Amino acid sequence: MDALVARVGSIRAANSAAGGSPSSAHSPKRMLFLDLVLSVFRLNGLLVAEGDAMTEDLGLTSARWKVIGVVALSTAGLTVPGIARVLGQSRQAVQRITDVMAQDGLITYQPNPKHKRSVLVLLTDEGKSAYHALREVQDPWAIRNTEDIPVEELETALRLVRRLIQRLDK
Amino acid sequence: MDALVARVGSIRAANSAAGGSPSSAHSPKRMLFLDLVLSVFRLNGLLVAEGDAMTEDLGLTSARWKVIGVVALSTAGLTVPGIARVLGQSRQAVQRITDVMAQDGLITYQPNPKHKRSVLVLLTDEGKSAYHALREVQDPWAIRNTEDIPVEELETALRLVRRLIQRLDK
DNA sequence: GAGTAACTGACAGCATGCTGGCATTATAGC
DNA sequence: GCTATAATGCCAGCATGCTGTCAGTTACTC
Repeated sequence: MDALVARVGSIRAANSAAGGSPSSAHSPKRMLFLDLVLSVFRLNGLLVAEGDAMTEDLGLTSARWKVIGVVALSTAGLTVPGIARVLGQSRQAVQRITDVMAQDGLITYQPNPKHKRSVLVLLTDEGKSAYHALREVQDPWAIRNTEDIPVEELETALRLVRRLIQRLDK
Repeated sequence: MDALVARVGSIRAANSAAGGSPSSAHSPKRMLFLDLVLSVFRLNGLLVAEGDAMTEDLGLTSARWKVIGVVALSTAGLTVPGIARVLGQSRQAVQRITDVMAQDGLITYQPNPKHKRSVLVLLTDEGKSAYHALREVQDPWAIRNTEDIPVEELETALRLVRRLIQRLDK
């Protein structure tokens, strides 16, 4: 059964073989959910690794294309704490990334008419071309990974993930 | 529309409002997938934070209860690289966690009959009670978060996540 | 049995994320 | 307008993850 754990990471398979805890008879729903949580951990790691590998030639990293993606979708620029809120990260973490990206010429800081100290982050021309290059590798990748998956399944999964996010994010 | 990005992080909503890239008409499927990817990033962060907060009183962290969970499900013990393979992490990262956990008395290293240098990781009594305490907060949490979600949706989402994992993990 | 490949331990360096603390600026309530 | 609260910039420290490297061990192939 250890082989099963190693291969799939399935709680259900592993736990039933090991006997589990006798005090708690896990309902299928609970096990499904915990399995889903562990799978999300795993998928997250794989997606970051995949994204890093995919954008390596562009000189980007996962932390960077997340920022670029957010800023590119913004019309009037975003503040650093604003980016952090979108990404669900601390403003300090984002600040460090943006500082390096500014040094590298991917983004610039612009005065914020709404706030004296909190500047706006905008893409430079180099940043924009990086974003377009990002899209050019990202789009085929998205196509590859969904060609044999029904739209309905994607919608169901996304809806569920969104629901969990909303529940946890307060 | 920036508000929308901040609130939901939806590519579709943000991109349609911003005009997006005129060169690529994103199919709904692609956008669904990219949305799902970003949502997985977000959910992952929230789950780790939630897990950390949930197990704070137990003296655990996300890195630790991941290891405890894996070891607890193993019958004969696992090697450090074995744990790493289950979790999809580097053996070095796991090694560092297990070393500290061993110092803290949660796990012990035992000689491995199959390998002269690669020892087996086992839970101490303290580690086992930590695992049971973990289960006692984890189970109600799992129940809370699934009570109004149909089993079918969980199954669909899990199946999809698993499929993506399999595809990316090679 | 010998040689090669894969696995493992150990160390170093680095990237990314978090929290805490403190000063400054905006915002909201009175 | 004044004050309390929230938001922000900045710094430090720390946790967790990764890669690279090298040597020792195991497993596989012939």
